[in-house]
Amino acid sequence: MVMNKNCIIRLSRYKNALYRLQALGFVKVFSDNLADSVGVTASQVRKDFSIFGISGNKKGGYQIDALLEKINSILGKDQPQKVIVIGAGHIGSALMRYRGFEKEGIRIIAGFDIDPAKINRSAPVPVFPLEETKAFIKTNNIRIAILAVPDIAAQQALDLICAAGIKGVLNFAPLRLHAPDTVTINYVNLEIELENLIYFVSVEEKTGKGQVEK
Amino acid sequence: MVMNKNCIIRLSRYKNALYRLQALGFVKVFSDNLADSVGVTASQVRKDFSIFGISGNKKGGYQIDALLEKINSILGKDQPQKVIVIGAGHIGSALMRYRGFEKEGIRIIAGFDIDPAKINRSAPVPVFPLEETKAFIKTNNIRIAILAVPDIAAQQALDLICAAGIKGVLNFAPLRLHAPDTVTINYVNLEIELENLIYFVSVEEKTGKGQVEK
DNA sequence: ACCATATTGTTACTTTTTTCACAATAATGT
DNA sequence: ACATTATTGTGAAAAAAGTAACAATATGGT
Ligand SMILES: NC(=O)c1ccc[n+]([C@@H]2O[C@H](COP(=O)([O-])OP(=O)(O)OC[C@H]3O[C@@H](n4cnc5c(N)ncnc54)[C@H](O)[C@@H]3O)[C@@H](O)[C@H]2O)c1
Ligand SMILES: NC(=O)c1ccc[n+]([C@@H]2O[C@H](COP(=O)([O-])OP(=O)(O)OC[C@H]3O[C@@H](n4cnc5c(N)ncnc54)[C@H](O)[C@@H]3O)[C@@H](O)[C@H]2O)c1
Repeated sequence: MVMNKNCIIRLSRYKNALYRLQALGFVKVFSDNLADSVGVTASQVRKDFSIFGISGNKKGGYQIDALLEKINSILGKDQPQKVIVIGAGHIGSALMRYRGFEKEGIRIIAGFDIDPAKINRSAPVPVFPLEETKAFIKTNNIRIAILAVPDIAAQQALDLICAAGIKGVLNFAPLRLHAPDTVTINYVNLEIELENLIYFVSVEEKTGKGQVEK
Repeated sequence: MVMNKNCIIRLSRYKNALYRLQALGFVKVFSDNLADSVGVTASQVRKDFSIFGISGNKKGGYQIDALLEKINSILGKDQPQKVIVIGAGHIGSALMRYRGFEKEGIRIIAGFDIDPAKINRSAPVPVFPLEETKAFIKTNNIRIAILAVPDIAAQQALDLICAAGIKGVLNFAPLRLHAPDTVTINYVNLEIELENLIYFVSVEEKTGKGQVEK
């Protein structure tokens, strides 16, 4: 089984597309339908499925229900996942107020901040003082955290939550962090996303027209 | 010259690392220093540079100043870029209040919203009614927009700004959008980022230990 | 019950991306 | 001035990712 990170991302996309198709009343789906809705080739879909041991029916395609169940199980979405946010500033509180994660079985259950003014134990998603982070992670057996603190505080905050048992981190601070390699860090770097856009737009402008290799 | 999207992202990372090194007082840098700070191989650094025609000095490495100038010029950062935000909700306003883009020469100069309650013409980053979007884009010659509206509104909003002349879009709505292929769309999908994390954390948990292929 | 057809699953192939490896060469020390 | 050494720049090799092709086979029509 030769799997790479992109496979997992595509699996998420397949899942989303399948929910949409299901909502439209479809019961089964073929690799090329799915390919179309996700924007990949049908081969890619079948290859991905084969990598994860997902199989359909010759000529019959895939049963959407069963497929979703399998994908969800692969993605570890059998039970809802509890997530915490470190840093209840702009980004942190936008995330805590966002209701869209629930439908994905992702529940942000608390925030933590060093600034006393941000503490609010009775908000829908409560915000606690940073000192309580470790105990909270251990008590509630949290594995996943979102890091939304200023750059300078990021490594220190990461060390703290790793020591407390966090295994996966979504980091918004625009710098590379270091953690034990049992901890997975995903980076969201909006500066770089925008820069990237600027590059492609400027190139297109300079070269007169058309699609740069992406 | 065989260039791909990852090269550009790495170029941004090199740039950030170079600023850090510069701030620490370094004047020149070798491919392996840079590789270390970015987390790639030294070969990769040199190959990337070679692709963009960036050259250093045998045995002497690269002059940080000159290197930054070249990279910035490639990335189209010679002059500051004006960006607008469509949708002044949670994410949209977090972005409008963020001061970190300035140092990258990225200026968010306005927001637009369909909800009259969100309009505020006198805020540091003013928020205007959606109807004014087209005129604003044309008048100010804006190329880049951030899309931070609810999923259902995203395609419609995209159509509007594309018609007005936008060439690059950073989209936060968790769905695939369609635009003329002169328009570049980058996706920030936080649901998928979190799901990805959940996958790697669950796998690691199941298999006892260690590093899944990423 | 059989045939024609559509669609999967997988292997082989192609393309893309990364790494290796080393000749060329500029800097440094003697 | 010359030898030594460190580091670049790049073409070749390897690895990874994606695509195509097709044999196997279930389905539906007759
Ligand atoms: N807001 C954006 O649009 C945006 C865009 C790109 C990147 N980012 C990055 O995201 C991160 C957060 O940005 P933001 O705009 O939300 O910042 P912010 O200043 O609004 O919020 C940061 C919060 O972290 C808290 N904090 C500081 N040190 C802490 C610590 N050690 N432990 C816990 N909490 C701590 C602060 O009290 C504050 O509430 C930053 O690294 C920033 O560079 C933000
Ligand atoms: N907030 C988050 O943490 C988060 C996380 C992941 C994804 N997202 C995605 O980002 C997008 C924005 O999320 P949010 O939390 O900021 O939502 P929000 O509801 O807080 O803000 C959306 C804003 O868009 C405005 N709007 C609606 N239709 C519009 C239109 N046609 N034109 C202009 N403005 C319009 C609304 O008035 C509102 O102010 C959504 O697609 C959401 O799925 C948000």
